Amino acid sequence: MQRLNREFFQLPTLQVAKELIGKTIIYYNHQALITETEAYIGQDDPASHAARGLTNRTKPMFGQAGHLYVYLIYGIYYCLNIVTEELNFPAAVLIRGIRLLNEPYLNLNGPGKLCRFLQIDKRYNNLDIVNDQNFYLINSINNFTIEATPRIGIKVGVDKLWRFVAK
DNA sequence: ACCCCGATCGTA
DNA sequence: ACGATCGGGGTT
Repeated sequence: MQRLNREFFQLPTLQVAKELIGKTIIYYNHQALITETEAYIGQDDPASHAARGLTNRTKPMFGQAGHLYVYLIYGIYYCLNIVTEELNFPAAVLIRGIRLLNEPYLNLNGPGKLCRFLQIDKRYNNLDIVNDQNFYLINSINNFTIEATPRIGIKVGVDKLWRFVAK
């Protein structure tokens, strides 16, 4: 098994978002296949939190690739992102769906649902998954067909096909 | 100090 | 298709 390194996450966000489909998350005793992602790219992406510039919340998006960006949404749910690209360029990949590879073999479709199940919250914001022992990604063999669609739940930037789903 | 709204979810 | 939900981000 080969752990995904800094260089992988520094690649262009669309490439990372696509290549993350079928990769495996190792999270404590969980193993999970990534089945759905979305890309948020730069300050010119109107759907990105970074569109309004560098703030306390969006700071991780401007930081080093391979760190997590975890934020609270709708007052209830958390969303898990992995920061991409070079330092000071705000971009990240939202993890929208995973399939658990060990019991209870759940299909967790939805960014809020998967964070709720894995108990991922603000404590994980800014975690460096290139070096962490309990949270990292590994290469896994897969031959998914990847479908590209508009992103979910946004009102702007709907013209971009920046959501990727394993068929 | 406060207003406002959202990268959602579950039910209809 | 739609409404519940409410913490906290951004601005005063």
